[in-house]
Amino acid sequence: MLSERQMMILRAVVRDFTNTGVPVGSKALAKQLPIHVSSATIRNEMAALEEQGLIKKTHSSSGRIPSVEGYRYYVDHLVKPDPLRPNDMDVIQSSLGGDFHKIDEIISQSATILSNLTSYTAFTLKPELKDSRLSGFRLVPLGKRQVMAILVTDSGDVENQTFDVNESVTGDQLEAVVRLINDQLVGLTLPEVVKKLQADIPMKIANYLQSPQGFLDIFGDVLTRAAQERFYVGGRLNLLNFSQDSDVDSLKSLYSLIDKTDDIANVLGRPDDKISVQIGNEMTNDALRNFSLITATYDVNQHGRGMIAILGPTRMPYSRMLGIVGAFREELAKKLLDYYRFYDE
Amino acid sequence: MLSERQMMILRAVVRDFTNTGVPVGSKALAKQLPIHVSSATIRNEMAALEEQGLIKKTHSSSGRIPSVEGYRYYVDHLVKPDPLRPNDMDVIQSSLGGDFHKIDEIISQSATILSNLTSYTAFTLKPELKDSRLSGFRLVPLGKRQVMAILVTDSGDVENQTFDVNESVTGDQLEAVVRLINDQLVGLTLPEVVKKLQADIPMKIANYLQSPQGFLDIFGDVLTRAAQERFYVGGRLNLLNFSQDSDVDSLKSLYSLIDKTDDIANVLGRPDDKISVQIGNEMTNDALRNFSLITATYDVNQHGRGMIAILGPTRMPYSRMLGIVGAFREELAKKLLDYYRFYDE
DNA sequence: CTTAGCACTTGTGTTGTTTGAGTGCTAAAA
DNA sequence: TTTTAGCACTCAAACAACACAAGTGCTAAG
Repeated sequence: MLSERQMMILRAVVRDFTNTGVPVGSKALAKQLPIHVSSATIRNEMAALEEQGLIKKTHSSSGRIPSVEGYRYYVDHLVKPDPLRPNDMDVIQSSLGGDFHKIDEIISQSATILSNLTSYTAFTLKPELKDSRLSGFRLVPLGKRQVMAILVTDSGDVENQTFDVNESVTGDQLEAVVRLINDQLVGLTLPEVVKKLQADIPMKIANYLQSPQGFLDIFGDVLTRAAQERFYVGGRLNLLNFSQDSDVDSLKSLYSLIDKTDDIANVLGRPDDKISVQIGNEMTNDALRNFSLITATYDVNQHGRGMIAILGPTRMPYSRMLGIVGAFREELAKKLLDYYRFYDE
Repeated sequence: MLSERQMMILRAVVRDFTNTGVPVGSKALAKQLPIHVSSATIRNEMAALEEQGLIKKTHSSSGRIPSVEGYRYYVDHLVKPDPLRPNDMDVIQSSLGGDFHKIDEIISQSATILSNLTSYTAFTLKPELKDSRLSGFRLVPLGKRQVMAILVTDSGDVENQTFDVNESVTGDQLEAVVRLINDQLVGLTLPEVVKKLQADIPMKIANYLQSPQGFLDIFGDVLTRAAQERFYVGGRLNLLNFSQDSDVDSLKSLYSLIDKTDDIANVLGRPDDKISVQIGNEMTNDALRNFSLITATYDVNQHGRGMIAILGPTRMPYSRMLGIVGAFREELAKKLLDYYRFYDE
């Protein structure tokens, strides 16, 4: 249990350290704190905080920095999100103000805005209706030998891919295949489609095509892409700013992590209602040891909910960042509701 | 003019330095060279080479490293491409051996292979018929409010984009617009299409749509994407290995450069027949000061020609790299010819 | 419980020293 | 005329010695 004064000191340590990056000592605190006590008193309190594992020293006679547990306590009990700077609100309004023709444009643009505001790396995930279902499949012939496969889900996701076909395949055959897919698979959830695709569909297709494998590859490919959550990433390069002592290896694994949809989905976790903060090695992934992640959901009513997140150094100004993320989720939800209102009608 | 012996020394300096990264001194050379002379003689020759600006010292009593001019001389007169290691050839064969359904898959895969072989960053550009023309435009309705725009060129490039439309737009109207586009614009080169799109088309479209701007945006967008050369990049992260002293800023500008199609097109230059090497500040771009670029074209007969390139540190083993690039361009051309033969019938 | 005072620890920065690799130059040898 | 041995000189790198500043823990008095 912490005393009022200890909380005050812990808060000051975190704030100072996240601002300056320098371990903070007792004298500096004594000068800065609203209460009037000597540095020796602060030292005693700091020893108590260290006892509890909330702060630590970098070497035996250094000032203190917050431990992961210290950040955790700070985030859970002491921090208050900063109100947005007026300028930041302007940036959001104007960047989100334009005309968009796709949900994805708004979401991807959001990642950029968020990374600009924070100068960290940002992730956005579009609102998602759980268990989206296959609502249509097309094969559009484009020329003598090109065909585009298009897959649409009932949540409005579209995946497509062009591929080349041998001329021995006729338009009639393709049409039959499309009819087959639409008859048999439309209305199923994507995992169900995947299952059926491995089970009885290949045999049925074999009635129309001599070598169905090529087609199944394409369809399967488009399908898995559609089934996958798609994250947008903004400000990738900002990670370079925090690669202390230029540890190339950890940077590389960090970037590989970010570019693998599955991994990043894993790290971001399942959306729950609040804004949540993961600090340093609270995340199991080793590449993220010196980073913190702030995730938040946004809610667009019947259109589902999405996520936004920022990834920055553990030593980040949490109050400001929480303010930004909090405000942005609201603005994004508003914008999306506007968008749906316009196009749904 | 260089004597035989001076050439031998220059070659050895470049080879040694590209292998070890350490300035090479007279003693080491004396031991290593096939001819039998003392280190003092080497010193005299090196002084002559330095006089001509081909090698230089890092400080007044250091060994020598090649200057840009030295690399240039080496590349132009002294280097002989290494034959491919057997293992490397295996890698190429097996990575390129699979079944592909799109040209783009082969080209993009090639960038990955090339970066793996070299452990540098690789670029590939697909074979290009000059002045490709618009060969078709489609609008495919996908659901209640989604439409996909597809643009096809006669060189087989396909660009597409999904967008949302207000329900006030009817299918008939869309069809009329598509017919208009196809009547008026098919057969023109893409720059011509762009020009017409700014001139008389908007007025004509206004006959069918009340607010043509949204549509024009989409079409223009798809069009510029199609008109643009598209580079594939492999091994982006390898650039991190050569960012000496972790100069974050130059790294950032390097990565921004790589991700801008126009800029990288600019750097790679126009294809000509041979394999060409650009060294350090021979490239005007400042971010590339410590890099060298090897570019090569590959030729697939009537299907045009494309480019491959690798970007690595100025201090790269040129002979090996030239060997790899040379061999790979041939293998890629072969693979593409196979591909065309199969699908062209 | 608070504080002044003090001894102690440690990172940082400066300065000087040594070592080794390498150079240019000179004068003798080939 | 070219090559070579020898020598004085230069410089980066590694290391040691040192002072300094910032900070700590502890003790004893207020």
